[in-house]
Parts: sequence; structure tokens; C-alpha cells
Amino acid sequence: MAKPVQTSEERPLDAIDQRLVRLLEEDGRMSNAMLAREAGIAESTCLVRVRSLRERGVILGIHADIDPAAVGRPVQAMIAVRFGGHRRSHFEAFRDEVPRLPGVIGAYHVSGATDYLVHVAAESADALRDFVLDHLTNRPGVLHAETALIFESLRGDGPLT
Amino acid sequence: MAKPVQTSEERPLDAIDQRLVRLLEEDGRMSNAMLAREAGIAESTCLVRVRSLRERGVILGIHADIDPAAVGRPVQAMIAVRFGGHRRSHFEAFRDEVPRLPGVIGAYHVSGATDYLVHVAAESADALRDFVLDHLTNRPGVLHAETALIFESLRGDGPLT
DNA sequence: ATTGAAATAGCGTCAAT
DNA sequence: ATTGACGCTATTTCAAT
Repeated sequence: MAKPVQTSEERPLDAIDQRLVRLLEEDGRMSNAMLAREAGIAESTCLVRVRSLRERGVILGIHADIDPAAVGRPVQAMIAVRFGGHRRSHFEAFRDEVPRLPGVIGAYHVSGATDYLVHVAAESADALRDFVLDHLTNRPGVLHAETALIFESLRGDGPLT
Repeated sequence: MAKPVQTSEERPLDAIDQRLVRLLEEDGRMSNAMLAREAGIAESTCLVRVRSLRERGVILGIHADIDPAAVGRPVQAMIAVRFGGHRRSHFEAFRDEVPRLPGVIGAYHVSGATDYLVHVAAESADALRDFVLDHLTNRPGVLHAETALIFESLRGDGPLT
């Protein structure tokens, strides 16, 4: 999951940075000591490099991955939202607000007939319908919202590098 | 992002568990000591509760969120895959293999005309096309793959609870 | 930028409740 | 299940390279 960002594509990561990224991708709570050991550098160096990776925006954050069903949101959906008119202000408002809508896991501004895909976890089918009506269909500029239930959602487990 | 899981929806989380989940969702590297302070419990208790949350599958994992562009994959796409025949074996094979395909961030088995949505980050437009041809279109059982470029991808930042 | 060392802080086991 | 205390390990700063 990524930032708004047009990351300035700084100089490419060296082998050690890549290693650190991969390790933290796999286990975001791995201790600095173990990271250093695995990467073959001193602990203090490791600290500096990981901080730098965060500052440079390579590591956007480290987050617990929560099972929505276990926290009362067993119904997941991907909602395809189409805008009418395509006024820039509509997109900007949507972009600013959609991450904070209740149950939103992610949202993707895409090319093609659909403008946005919104990944949401809801308490029930009823709650999902309410979400779509209240926050999407009802929104100025939105022409249509098409909801697809998610039967199963999988995380990529290969390293990105 | 969630597991295959049909989580047995154990007894609902109490207020402290919810707090811990929310804290780790926001900052997966928060120290046990600070977690305990924020949740108002002893450090040792906190350790036990977090372990339990993992064992119960509430916390699926803790992972660094990497900017794909910063690791050489600046082109993101959501690919809608449609299967023909809908043989169970095709779905099962796909489910097992798709998380390990290069650059796959996530995949969603959905209802409707599309069967799977595959979220991928590629090195270039060419590499994206190759990915689709090699791993999706070319796959037994796959009828069609429709690629939508992702202009921007946003993470939900409200708590799930 | 990387390092080792030293001081500080955190982790995790345990016996008790 | 929760706790405080204790021994151990990890983090982080810093002066030096």
C-alpha cells in the first residue's frame, strides 16, 4: 500500500537496505539486534539505516495486519465507484476523506471505466449497504457504485524487491 | 488484508484487546512497555495479551508497508481476472500460487463478473504486460484479464474496531 | 557512513495472587 | 488472568574512525 507520493526515486537501495526492507516486510517487529545480525552490520548502523529508510519514504509505516472478521467486520467488499463530470475537486475531496470512512481498508484510484476501487470491511450485509448509500452513492459527483463481495482476501508473500 | 480464514469468531474482544489492536494497527513497532502504559495494564499482562491476539488470529502479522516505487516497482495495477468453466481446481491452484507471483501485493476472490482482483506492482509497463501474459492470461482456466492502472493507492487510516 | 562501548530502557520468566 | 520483581537482552547515544 502506498502513499499519494510521487517518490522522487532517490538513488536505488543497496543490497543491505534491500535486505532490511525484506526482513521488515516479513516481520515488522524483528528486533534491531536481529536485523543487524541478519544484515551483517553493527546494531548502531542498522538503527541509522532503518531510520533513513523511513525518512526516505521507502518504509511507509509498520502496521499490524488485523483480521477484520475478528474485530466484528466479517463482510468484506470491493466497491467500484464511478464519478460523473470528473471535476478535480470531487476527486480531491474523495481522496482526502475516503481513508477515514468507517471500515475502509484501502482505496485505489484507477484507470478505465471505474474511477475508484474501495476496499471495505463491514459488520454485516446491512451495514455494507448503508456504507455504500451513505458514503458513496450519496456523495456529490458519484454516478454509480458497484459492490463486489470479497470471498477471500490474500496477501502477497513474495518480497517486492 | 486477511487470511483465507473462516475465523471461528471466538468470543468478542474486550476493551483492552481492542485498544491493543488499535495501537498496533497504527504503530506495529510500539514497545511493549508503551503498549502496556497506553492500555493501562502491567507489561507482563500486555505481553500475554498480545501473544494471545496473535494466537487467536486477530493479529495476522505485523509488516512493514513498503513503497513499491522506492524498490523499483513504480507501476501498480489492479487486474480483473475472469475464469472459464469455474472448476474448483483452477481456483484452488490460483489461490495457492497467486500470493507468490512476483510483485503481487494482494489478491481478492470476489463475487460478480470478475472472479479475482490481483493487485500488483511492476517494474515498468512492459513488465506489467509480461506479468499479465505469463501468469494470468496464460493460465489454464483463465478466460480474460483486464488491467486497470493504479494512479494512487491509499491506506485506510481509521481503526477497524 | 560505520563502528564498539557504555548507559538507558525494554523484554520476558516466574512465583504469587 | 493479572501482577511486580528480577535477570537478561535490546536500544540508542556518542566519540572516534
